[in-house]
Amino acid sequence: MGDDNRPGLHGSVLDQLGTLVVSGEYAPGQVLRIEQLEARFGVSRTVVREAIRVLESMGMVSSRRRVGVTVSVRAAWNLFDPRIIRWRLDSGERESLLRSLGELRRGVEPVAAALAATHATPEQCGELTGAVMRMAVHGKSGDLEAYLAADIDFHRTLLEASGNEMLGALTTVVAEVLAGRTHHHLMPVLPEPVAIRWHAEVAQAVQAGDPVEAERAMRDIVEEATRAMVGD
Amino acid sequence: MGDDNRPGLHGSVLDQLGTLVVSGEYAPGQVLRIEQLEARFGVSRTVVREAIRVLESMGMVSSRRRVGVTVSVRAAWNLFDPRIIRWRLDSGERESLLRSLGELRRGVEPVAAALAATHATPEQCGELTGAVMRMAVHGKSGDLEAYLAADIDFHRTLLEASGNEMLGALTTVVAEVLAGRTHHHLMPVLPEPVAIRWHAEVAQAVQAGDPVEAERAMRDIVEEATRAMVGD
DNA sequence: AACATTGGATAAATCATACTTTTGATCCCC
DNA sequence: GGGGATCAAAAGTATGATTTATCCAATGTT
Repeated sequence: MGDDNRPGLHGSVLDQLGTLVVSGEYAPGQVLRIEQLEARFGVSRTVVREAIRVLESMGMVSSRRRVGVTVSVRAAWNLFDPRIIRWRLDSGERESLLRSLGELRRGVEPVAAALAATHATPEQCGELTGAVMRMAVHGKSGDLEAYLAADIDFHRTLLEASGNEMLGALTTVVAEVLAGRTHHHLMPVLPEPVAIRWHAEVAQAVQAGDPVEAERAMRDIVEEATRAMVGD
Repeated sequence: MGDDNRPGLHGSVLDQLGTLVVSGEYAPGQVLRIEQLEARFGVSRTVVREAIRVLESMGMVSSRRRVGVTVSVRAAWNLFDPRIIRWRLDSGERESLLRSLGELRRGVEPVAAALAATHATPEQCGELTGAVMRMAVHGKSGDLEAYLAADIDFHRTLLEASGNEMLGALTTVVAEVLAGRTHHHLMPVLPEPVAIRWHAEVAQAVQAGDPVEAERAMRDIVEEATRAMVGD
């Protein structure tokens, strides 16, 4: 699966440090000294410094002379950084984060659907209907993984078809939500047939160039998803 | 203004490099060699490498042995990184980015308003109504800067009151949109009285704990804003 | 001729170390 | 007790040495 662990010591140290901070083992306000981190991870100063720099650019720590590296409060973090999202998903707050991301999705995807209705290329329309068909097939056969892949394809294509780069950049977030939902059994064993129908309606409305209908159908999808999670 | 240029060579080099990449002077696919960057900026390897690491963590470049530092295609960038947003706002694509961010806002803020209606604390309700009052005062007097400050306060408070960290993290984005709009004269000289009324309706609905009404009123606000920009 | 193997060159990655600068803390004098 | 000089700690910067991955081409094999 999406393991973008770059080879390289610094990436490994970054990953470990991020996990430690997210988990709270390194709590906000705590100061780390570079020398201590060198020892802890058994790497050179260069490597530690580069990892710290990246962490600093994500707002998770701040480095000051004569003081050391201070872990920042959560309010300062760039919560949209994909690494932070992954670290949080891998930690104890997985469930609450999925809820937050689901609410974000609820706002963003209907708008993306409306925009896609006026911006989608014929190729993208084809991808959308193709994804819906695959969802229908695998939904009936009960192959949840294949269903998930088709679902992700659908939403990725739609976000890209919105013609809005910022919405397109949320593809990874949406994919994480969908994957997290199935992998943590927050979904029925057999997908709701009505969900598939709504996806088909979105695809059709996009193809027909009807923003209002596309937005409505997409809103049905995400609100059903919200209900399903709340009801868990 | 919000100049978080950390003192330090590496931050300065990072800023220059980011600007060069965003502007297209360093185009996707182009390879940079570290030695060459040392010379260009007159700094040591250490500094260049740390800047490159941060840029890499933002997805703007990728560094590979034996080949060098390659500028990545835009699709790989973390478009939600505050630095990238600032660099793009400072570049020629300012206007198109503001449009994209406005569309994002259109999706996110109504959801935030609905959530705020069930999560806002009394203090946050007070801040909201206070911000609306300041908007009314400065809107009538024509003090656009003070009006902007109150407007930003309103939306920041609302996003925080949603109780959703991800939505709260979008405060900077919304603030940039609002500021960019006034500073680039995409707004009428005197704010629409109806806009102020809608803000008041949101504040009232939030205080009353009415998510549906809060969402509707907020939708009025952001859709009016979209219309105003499109009509420019 | 097409393909696999090997070897060398190259540039980043890592390590080690020395030097600089900032800044919190202490001490001293008034 | 307050204010300024001084000290020292820790990050910041610079640089040379060494390691490692990998592209490229030359060579050899089928």
